[in-house]
Amino acid sequence: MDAIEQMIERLIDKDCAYVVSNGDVYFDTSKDPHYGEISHKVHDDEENLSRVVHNSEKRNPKDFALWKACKGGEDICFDAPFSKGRPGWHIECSAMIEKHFEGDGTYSIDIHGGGADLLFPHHENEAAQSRCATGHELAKYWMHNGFVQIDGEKMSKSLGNSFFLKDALKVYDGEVLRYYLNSVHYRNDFNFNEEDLLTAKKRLDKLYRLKKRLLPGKASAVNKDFKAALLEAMADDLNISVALAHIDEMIANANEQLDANPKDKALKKETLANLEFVDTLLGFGGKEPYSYFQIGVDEDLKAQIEEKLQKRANAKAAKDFATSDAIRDELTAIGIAIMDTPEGTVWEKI
RNA sequence: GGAACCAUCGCCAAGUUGGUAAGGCCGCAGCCUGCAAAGCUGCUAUUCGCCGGUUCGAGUCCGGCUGGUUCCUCCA
Repeated sequence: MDAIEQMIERLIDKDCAYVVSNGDVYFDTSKDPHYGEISHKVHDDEENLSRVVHNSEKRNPKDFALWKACKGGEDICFDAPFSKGRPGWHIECSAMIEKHFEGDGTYSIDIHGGGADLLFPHHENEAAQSRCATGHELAKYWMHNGFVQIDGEKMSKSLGNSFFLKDALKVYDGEVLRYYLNSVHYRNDFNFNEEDLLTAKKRLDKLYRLKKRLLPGKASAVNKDFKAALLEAMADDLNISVALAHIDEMIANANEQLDANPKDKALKKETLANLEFVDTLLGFGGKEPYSYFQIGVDEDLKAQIEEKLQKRANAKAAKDFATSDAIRDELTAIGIAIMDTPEGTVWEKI
Protein backbone atom coordinates (compact mmCIF):
# COMPACT_ATOMS: atom_id res chain seq x y z
CA MET A 1 0.00 0.00 0.00
CA ASP A 2 2.85 2.39 0.78
CA ALA A 3 4.36 1.89 -2.63
CA ILE A 4 0.98 2.47 -4.24
CA GLU A 5 0.30 5.64 -2.33
CA GLN A 6 3.77 6.97 -3.05
CA MET A 7 3.43 6.33 -6.75
CA ILE A 8 0.06 8.06 -6.90
CA GLU A 9 1.41 11.05 -4.99
CA ARG A 10 4.30 11.29 -7.37
CA LEU A 11 1.94 11.22 -10.35
CA ILE A 12 -0.13 14.00 -8.79
CA ASP A 13 3.01 16.05 -8.13
CA LYS A 14 4.08 15.62 -11.73
CA ASP A 15 0.64 16.77 -12.82
CA CYS A 16 0.03 13.42 -14.51
CA ALA A 17 -2.90 12.79 -12.21
CA TYR A 18 -5.66 14.76 -10.54
CA VAL A 19 -8.11 14.39 -7.68
CA VAL A 20 -11.79 14.97 -8.33
CA SER A 21 -14.44 16.19 -5.92
CA ASN A 22 -15.38 12.82 -4.42
CA GLY A 23 -11.74 11.88 -3.75
CA ASP A 24 -11.15 9.65 -6.77
CA VAL A 25 -7.75 10.09 -8.35
CA TYR A 26 -7.47 9.83 -12.11
CA PHE A 27 -4.53 9.47 -14.41
CA ASP A 28 -4.47 12.15 -17.09
CA THR A 29 -3.88 10.24 -20.33
CA SER A 30 -3.36 13.45 -22.27
CA LYS A 31 -0.07 13.95 -20.40
CA ASP A 32 1.37 10.75 -21.84
CA PRO A 33 2.40 11.14 -25.50
CA HIS A 34 2.96 7.39 -25.76
CA TYR A 35 -0.47 6.43 -24.52
CA GLY A 36 -2.03 3.84 -26.81
CA GLU A 37 1.16 2.55 -28.38
CA ILE A 38 1.03 -0.87 -26.79
CA SER A 39 -2.54 -1.71 -27.73
CA HIS A 40 -2.37 0.31 -30.97
CA LYS A 41 -5.33 2.30 -29.87
CA VAL A 42 -5.47 5.56 -31.77
CA HIS A 43 -6.21 8.78 -29.96
CA ASP A 44 -9.71 9.71 -30.87
CA ASP A 45 -12.02 12.21 -29.33
CA GLU A 46 -14.99 10.40 -30.74
CA GLU A 47 -15.31 8.56 -27.51
CA ASN A 48 -18.99 9.47 -27.44
CA LEU A 49 -19.41 6.59 -29.85
CA SER A 50 -18.49 4.28 -27.02
CA ARG A 51 -21.39 2.45 -25.47
CA VAL A 52 -20.05 3.41 -22.09
CA VAL A 53 -21.05 6.46 -20.11
CA HIS A 54 -18.04 8.01 -18.48
CA ASN A 55 -17.51 9.85 -15.25
CA SER A 56 -18.21 13.46 -16.08
CA GLU A 57 -15.36 14.69 -13.91
CA LYS A 58 -12.75 12.99 -16.07
CA ARG A 59 -10.71 15.42 -18.10
CA ASN A 60 -10.39 12.94 -20.94
CA PRO A 61 -12.61 9.96 -21.69
CA LYS A 62 -9.73 7.51 -21.42
CA ASP A 63 -8.45 8.77 -18.10
CA PHE A 64 -8.55 5.95 -15.59
CA ALA A 65 -8.74 5.59 -11.84
CA LEU A 66 -5.56 5.38 -9.80
CA TRP A 67 -7.52 5.53 -6.58
CA LYS A 68 -11.20 5.03 -5.83
CA ALA A 69 -12.64 6.95 -2.92
CA CYS A 70 -14.34 5.05 -0.16
CA LYS A 71 -18.02 4.44 -0.80
CA GLY A 72 -18.76 3.80 2.85
CA GLY A 73 -20.68 0.88 4.28
CA GLU A 74 -18.91 -2.44 3.86
CA ASP A 75 -16.38 -0.96 1.48
CA ILE A 76 -12.81 -1.77 2.44
CA CYS A 77 -10.88 1.47 2.70
CA PHE A 78 -7.37 2.68 3.37
CA ASP A 79 -6.20 6.05 4.57
CA ALA A 80 -4.21 7.99 2.01
CA PRO A 81 -3.13 11.62 1.65
CA PHE A 82 -5.56 12.26 -1.20
CA SER A 83 -8.59 10.45 0.25
CA LYS A 84 -9.81 7.45 2.14
CA GLY A 85 -10.27 4.70 -0.40
CA ARG A 86 -8.66 1.87 -2.27
CA PRO A 87 -6.31 1.43 -5.24
CA GLY A 88 -7.49 1.38 -8.81
CA TRP A 89 -7.04 -1.75 -10.84
CA HIS A 90 -3.70 -1.05 -12.51
CA ILE A 91 -1.62 0.79 -9.95
CA GLU A 92 -0.75 -2.25 -7.88
CA CYS A 93 1.21 -3.80 -10.75
CA SER A 94 3.20 -0.66 -11.45
CA ALA A 95 3.98 -0.12 -7.78
CA MET A 96 5.01 -3.73 -7.23
CA ILE A 97 7.28 -3.79 -10.24
CA GLU A 98 9.00 -0.58 -9.25
CA LYS A 99 9.49 -1.73 -5.72
CA HIS A 100 10.84 -5.19 -6.42
CA PHE A 101 12.74 -4.90 -9.70
CA GLU A 102 15.79 -2.77 -10.18
CA GLY A 103 15.63 -2.34 -13.90
CA ASP A 104 18.41 -0.93 -16.02
CA GLY A 105 17.37 2.71 -16.18
CA THR A 106 15.63 2.20 -19.50
CA TYR A 107 13.27 -0.61 -18.63
CA SER A 108 12.03 -1.81 -15.26
CA ILE A 109 11.56 -5.36 -16.46
CA ASP A 110 12.46 -7.29 -19.56
CA ILE A 111 9.23 -9.08 -20.38
CA HIS A 112 5.67 -8.44 -19.28
CA GLY A 113 3.21 -11.16 -20.21
CA GLY A 114 -0.50 -11.66 -19.91
CA GLY A 115 -3.67 -12.66 -21.71
CA ALA A 116 -4.73 -10.76 -24.79
CA ASP A 117 -7.80 -9.56 -22.90
CA LEU A 118 -5.53 -7.53 -20.62
CA LEU A 119 -3.88 -5.66 -23.46
CA PHE A 120 -6.36 -2.84 -23.12
CA PRO A 121 -6.98 -1.16 -20.86
CA HIS A 122 -4.93 -2.87 -18.19
CA HIS A 123 -1.48 -3.06 -19.72
CA GLU A 124 -1.83 0.20 -21.58
CA ASN A 125 -2.71 1.98 -18.35
CA GLU A 126 -0.11 0.15 -16.33
CA ALA A 127 2.56 1.17 -18.81
CA ALA A 128 1.38 4.78 -18.90
CA GLN A 129 1.38 5.31 -15.14
CA SER A 130 4.78 3.64 -14.76
CA ARG A 131 6.22 5.67 -17.61
CA CYS A 132 5.06 8.93 -16.08
CA ALA A 133 6.01 8.01 -12.53
CA THR A 134 9.47 6.60 -13.21
CA GLY A 135 10.50 8.44 -16.34
CA HIS A 136 11.27 5.28 -18.23
CA GLU A 137 9.51 2.36 -19.88
CA LEU A 138 8.00 -0.40 -17.78
CA ALA A 139 8.82 -3.38 -20.01
CA LYS A 140 11.03 -4.00 -23.00
CA TYR A 141 8.72 -6.66 -24.43
CA TRP A 142 5.01 -7.17 -24.02
CA MET A 143 3.80 -10.68 -24.73
CA HIS A 144 0.09 -11.40 -25.00
CA ASN A 145 -1.16 -14.93 -25.25
CA GLY A 146 -4.34 -16.02 -26.99
CA PHE A 147 -7.16 -17.85 -25.28
CA VAL A 148 -7.83 -21.48 -24.69
CA GLN A 149 -11.13 -22.44 -26.21
CA ILE A 150 -13.09 -25.65 -25.95
CA ASP A 151 -14.50 -26.83 -29.26
CA GLY A 152 -14.48 -23.28 -30.55
CA GLU A 153 -15.95 -21.70 -27.44
CA LYS A 154 -14.16 -19.71 -24.80
CA MET A 155 -13.54 -21.90 -21.80
CA SER A 156 -15.49 -20.64 -18.82
CA LYS A 157 -17.21 -21.99 -15.79
CA SER A 158 -20.50 -20.38 -16.76
CA LEU A 159 -20.48 -22.18 -20.09
CA GLY A 160 -19.89 -25.43 -18.27
CA ASN A 161 -17.11 -26.45 -20.62
CA SER A 162 -14.16 -26.05 -18.33
CA PHE A 163 -12.01 -29.01 -17.43
CA PHE A 164 -9.35 -29.60 -14.91
CA LEU A 165 -5.83 -30.71 -15.50
CA LYS A 166 -6.03 -33.19 -12.67
CA ASP A 167 -8.73 -35.09 -14.61
CA ALA A 168 -6.82 -34.99 -17.87
CA LEU A 169 -3.71 -36.20 -16.08
CA LYS A 170 -5.45 -39.44 -15.12
CA VAL A 171 -5.65 -40.38 -18.77
CA TYR A 172 -2.71 -38.62 -20.33
CA ASP A 173 0.87 -38.19 -19.29
CA GLY A 174 1.54 -34.63 -18.18
CA GLU A 175 4.11 -34.30 -20.91
CA VAL A 176 1.46 -35.02 -23.52
CA LEU A 177 -0.58 -32.10 -22.23
CA ARG A 178 2.47 -29.90 -22.06
CA TYR A 179 3.45 -30.82 -25.60
CA TYR A 180 -0.07 -30.20 -26.86
CA LEU A 181 -0.60 -26.90 -25.07
CA ASN A 182 2.79 -25.63 -26.20
CA SER A 183 2.52 -26.85 -29.77
CA VAL A 184 0.79 -23.71 -30.96
CA HIS A 185 2.32 -20.24 -30.91
CA TYR A 186 1.50 -18.49 -27.66
CA ARG A 187 -0.17 -15.53 -29.34
CA ASN A 188 -2.73 -17.62 -31.18
CA ASP A 189 -6.03 -18.72 -29.77
CA PHE A 190 -5.87 -22.34 -28.80
CA ASN A 191 -8.84 -24.57 -29.52
CA PHE A 192 -8.57 -27.42 -27.08
CA ASN A 193 -10.03 -30.71 -28.24
CA GLU A 194 -9.23 -34.31 -27.63
CA GLU A 195 -8.60 -35.16 -31.26
CA ASP A 196 -5.77 -32.66 -31.52
CA LEU A 197 -4.46 -33.74 -28.14
CA LEU A 198 -4.21 -37.28 -29.51
CA THR A 199 -2.34 -35.98 -32.54
CA ALA A 200 0.12 -34.28 -30.21
CA LYS A 201 0.47 -37.53 -28.28
CA LYS A 202 1.35 -39.40 -31.48
CA ARG A 203 4.13 -36.95 -32.11
CA LEU A 204 5.51 -37.28 -28.60
CA ASP A 205 5.14 -41.06 -28.81
CA LYS A 206 7.56 -41.10 -31.71
CA LEU A 207 10.15 -39.35 -29.61
CA TYR A 208 9.78 -41.92 -26.85
CA ARG A 209 9.85 -44.87 -29.26
CA LEU A 210 13.15 -43.57 -30.52
CA LYS A 211 14.34 -43.27 -26.94
CA LYS A 212 13.55 -46.96 -26.44
CA ARG A 213 16.00 -47.76 -29.21
CA LEU A 214 18.67 -45.68 -27.51
CA LEU A 215 18.62 -47.28 -24.09
CA PRO A 216 20.44 -48.44 -22.18
CA GLY A 217 23.23 -46.00 -22.82
CA LYS A 218 24.80 -42.74 -21.82
CA ALA A 219 24.47 -39.41 -23.54
CA SER A 220 27.48 -37.79 -25.12
CA ALA A 221 27.41 -34.26 -26.54
CA VAL A 222 24.38 -32.72 -28.19
CA ASN A 223 24.62 -32.24 -31.94
CA LYS A 224 25.71 -28.65 -32.53
CA ASP A 225 23.54 -28.03 -35.57
CA PHE A 226 20.48 -29.46 -33.90
CA LYS A 227 21.02 -27.36 -30.80
CA ALA A 228 21.60 -24.22 -32.83
CA ALA A 229 18.49 -24.84 -34.91
CA LEU A 230 16.30 -25.26 -31.84
CA LEU A 231 17.68 -22.19 -30.12
CA GLU A 232 17.31 -20.12 -33.25
CA ALA A 233 13.67 -21.12 -33.60
CA MET A 234 12.85 -20.38 -29.98
CA ALA A 235 14.77 -17.11 -30.07
CA ASP A 236 12.48 -16.02 -32.88
CA ASP A 237 9.55 -15.03 -30.69
CA LEU A 238 9.23 -18.60 -29.42
CA ASN A 239 8.55 -20.19 -32.78
CA ILE A 240 7.61 -23.56 -31.33
CA SER A 241 6.30 -24.94 -34.62
CA VAL A 242 9.68 -24.62 -36.27
CA ALA A 243 11.37 -26.05 -33.18
CA LEU A 244 9.08 -29.09 -33.19
CA ALA A 245 9.70 -29.57 -36.90
CA HIS A 246 13.43 -29.70 -36.20
CA ILE A 247 12.82 -32.29 -33.51
CA ASP A 248 10.70 -34.41 -35.87
CA GLU A 249 13.45 -34.23 -38.44
CA MET A 250 16.09 -35.23 -35.91
CA ILE A 251 13.96 -38.20 -34.82
CA ALA A 252 13.39 -39.37 -38.38
CA ASN A 253 17.08 -39.08 -39.20
CA ALA A 254 18.08 -41.02 -36.10
CA ASN A 255 15.56 -43.77 -36.84
CA GLU A 256 16.74 -44.01 -40.40
CA GLN A 257 20.36 -44.33 -39.36
CA LEU A 258 19.52 -46.85 -36.68
CA ASP A 259 17.62 -48.90 -39.25
CA ALA A 260 20.81 -49.02 -41.28
CA ASN A 261 23.09 -49.59 -38.36
CA PRO A 262 21.30 -50.62 -35.14
CA LYS A 263 24.48 -50.75 -33.11
CA ASP A 264 25.85 -47.31 -33.89
CA LYS A 265 26.89 -46.37 -30.35
CA ALA A 266 28.14 -42.92 -31.19
CA LEU A 267 24.86 -42.10 -32.88
CA LYS A 268 22.89 -43.44 -29.93
CA LYS A 269 24.85 -41.38 -27.46
CA GLU A 270 24.50 -38.20 -29.46
CA THR A 271 20.80 -38.76 -30.02
CA LEU A 272 20.33 -39.33 -26.31
CA ALA A 273 22.09 -36.05 -25.72
CA ASN A 274 19.79 -34.40 -28.25
CA LEU A 275 16.77 -35.65 -26.37
CA GLU A 276 18.21 -34.42 -23.10
CA PHE A 277 18.59 -31.02 -24.67
CA VAL A 278 14.98 -31.07 -25.83
CA ASP A 279 13.91 -31.90 -22.30
CA THR A 280 16.00 -29.09 -20.87
CA LEU A 281 14.71 -26.57 -23.37
CA LEU A 282 11.07 -27.55 -23.74
CA GLY A 283 10.30 -29.87 -20.86
CA PHE A 284 9.40 -33.14 -22.53
CA GLY A 285 11.20 -36.30 -23.49
CA GLY A 286 13.03 -36.74 -20.21
CA LYS A 287 11.12 -39.73 -18.91
CA GLU A 288 11.97 -43.38 -18.94
CA PRO A 289 10.29 -44.48 -22.19
CA TYR A 290 8.73 -47.73 -21.01
CA SER A 291 6.93 -46.07 -18.12
CA TYR A 292 5.80 -43.30 -20.45
CA PHE A 293 3.90 -45.86 -22.48
CA GLN A 294 2.40 -47.51 -19.43
CA ILE A 295 0.54 -44.64 -17.78
CA GLY A 296 -2.79 -45.77 -16.40
CA VAL A 297 -1.81 -49.43 -16.36
CA ASP A 298 -1.73 -50.91 -12.86
CA GLU A 299 0.36 -53.87 -11.71
CA ASP A 300 -2.59 -56.20 -12.05
CA LEU A 301 -3.20 -55.38 -15.69
CA LYS A 302 0.51 -55.37 -16.33
CA ALA A 303 0.71 -58.98 -15.11
CA GLN A 304 -2.22 -59.96 -17.31
CA ILE A 305 -0.55 -58.39 -20.32
CA GLU A 306 2.72 -60.17 -19.64
CA GLU A 307 0.84 -63.45 -19.29
CA LYS A 308 -0.92 -63.01 -22.61
CA LEU A 309 2.31 -62.03 -24.30
CA GLN A 310 3.95 -65.21 -23.01
CA LYS A 311 1.11 -67.32 -24.39
CA ARG A 312 1.40 -65.48 -27.68
CA ALA A 313 5.13 -66.07 -27.80
CA ASN A 314 4.53 -69.79 -27.29
CA ALA A 315 1.89 -69.86 -30.01
CA LYS A 316 4.17 -68.02 -32.39
CA ALA A 317 6.99 -70.45 -31.69
CA ALA A 318 4.61 -73.26 -32.58
CA LYS A 319 3.55 -71.39 -35.75
CA ASP A 320 0.04 -71.24 -34.33
CA PHE A 321 -0.66 -67.82 -35.81
CA ALA A 322 -4.40 -68.05 -35.34
CA THR A 323 -3.89 -68.14 -31.59
CA SER A 324 -1.18 -65.50 -31.55
CA ASP A 325 -3.28 -63.12 -33.64
CA ALA A 326 -6.29 -63.72 -31.41
CA ILE A 327 -4.24 -62.74 -28.38
CA ARG A 328 -3.08 -59.64 -30.15
CA ASP A 329 -6.70 -58.72 -30.88
CA GLU A 330 -7.57 -59.20 -27.22
CA LEU A 331 -4.86 -56.76 -26.21
CA THR A 332 -5.84 -54.27 -28.88
CA ALA A 333 -9.37 -54.39 -27.56
CA ILE A 334 -8.21 -53.16 -24.16
CA GLY A 335 -6.07 -50.40 -25.62
CA ILE A 336 -2.76 -52.22 -25.62
CA ALA A 337 -0.71 -52.13 -28.80
CA ILE A 338 2.11 -54.59 -29.27
CA MET A 339 5.04 -54.66 -31.58
CA ASP A 340 7.48 -57.45 -32.26
CA THR A 341 11.12 -56.44 -32.25
CA PRO A 342 14.38 -58.33 -32.50
CA GLU A 343 14.61 -57.99 -28.72
CA GLY A 344 11.16 -59.44 -28.13
CA THR A 345 7.64 -58.12 -28.01
CA VAL A 346 7.01 -54.74 -26.41
CA TRP A 347 3.68 -53.21 -25.59
CA GLU A 348 2.26 -49.72 -25.23
CA LYS A 349 -0.85 -48.26 -23.70
CA ILE A 350 -2.50 -46.28 -26.47
C1' G B 1 -21.61 1.72 -32.53
C1' G B 2 -15.96 1.97 -32.26
C1' A B 3 -11.18 -0.62 -32.05
C1' A B 4 -7.48 -4.61 -31.99
C1' C B 5 -6.04 -9.44 -33.53
C1' C B 6 -6.83 -13.53 -36.76
C1' A B 7 -8.56 -16.39 -41.62
C1' U B 8 -2.75 -21.05 -45.23
C1' C B 9 -3.71 -28.75 -47.90
C1' G B 10 -9.50 -33.16 -45.14
C1' C B 11 -7.56 -31.73 -39.72
C1' C B 12 -3.55 -29.11 -36.60
C1' A B 13 0.02 -25.54 -37.96
C1' A B 14 4.94 -22.48 -39.64
C1' G B 15 5.77 -18.70 -43.02
C1' U B 16 7.43 -10.17 -39.72
C1' U B 17 12.99 -6.14 -44.13
C1' G B 18 7.54 -8.74 -50.65
C1' G B 19 10.97 -13.16 -54.66
C1' U B 20 8.00 -17.66 -56.03
C1' A B 21 4.02 -22.38 -49.85
C1' A B 22 8.07 -25.88 -43.25
C1' G B 23 6.45 -29.74 -40.13
C1' G B 24 2.74 -33.13 -37.85
C1' C B 25 -2.02 -36.10 -38.24
C1' C B 26 -4.96 -38.60 -41.87
C1' G B 27 -4.71 -41.02 -46.79
C1' C B 28 -2.19 -43.78 -50.97
C1' A B 29 2.14 -46.82 -52.83
C1' G B 30 6.59 -49.42 -51.40
C1' C B 31 10.48 -51.69 -47.92
C1' C B 32 10.36 -54.55 -43.42
C1' U B 33 6.97 -58.50 -40.97
C1' G B 34 4.17 -65.28 -40.73
C1' C B 35 0.46 -61.24 -40.75
C1' A B 36 0.55 -56.83 -38.14
C1' A B 37 2.41 -52.81 -35.29
C1' A B 38 6.57 -49.73 -35.00
C1' G B 39 10.28 -47.59 -38.18
C1' C B 40 11.92 -45.98 -43.05
C1' U B 41 11.13 -44.25 -48.41
C1' G B 42 8.04 -41.86 -52.06
C1' C B 43 3.36 -39.23 -53.28
C1' U B 44 -0.54 -35.75 -51.52
C1' A B 45 -1.86 -26.96 -51.70
C1' U B 46 0.37 -23.59 -59.39
C1' U B 47 -2.10 -22.07 -54.09
C1' C B 48 -2.71 -19.08 -49.15
C1' G B 49 -11.40 -16.34 -46.93
C1' C B 50 -13.45 -12.96 -51.11
C1' C B 51 -12.77 -8.39 -54.34
C1' G B 52 -9.73 -4.58 -55.97
C1' G B 53 -4.87 -1.77 -55.72
C1' U B 54 0.69 -0.93 -55.38
C1' U B 55 4.92 -3.79 -57.65
C1' C B 56 9.03 -6.72 -62.52
C1' G B 57 7.07 -9.87 -58.55
C1' A B 58 2.36 -10.39 -52.69
C1' G B 59 0.27 -15.66 -48.42
C1' U B 60 3.44 -11.59 -47.10
C1' C B 61 2.15 -4.09 -48.35
C1' C B 62 -2.62 -0.83 -49.01
C1' G B 63 -8.17 -0.36 -49.34
C1' G B 64 -12.98 -2.71 -49.13
C1' C B 65 -16.01 -6.99 -47.92
C1' U B 66 -17.16 -11.62 -45.32
C1' G B 67 -16.26 -14.84 -41.14
C1' G B 68 -14.07 -15.72 -36.11
C1' U B 69 -12.01 -14.07 -31.39
C1' U B 70 -11.20 -10.14 -27.99
C1' C B 71 -11.54 -5.25 -25.85
C1' C B 72 -14.18 -0.59 -25.17
C1' U B 73 -18.52 -0.63 -17.34
C1' C B 74 -17.57 -2.65 -12.41
C1' C B 75 -13.93 -6.38 -9.87
C1' A B 76 -9.01 -8.11 -10.38
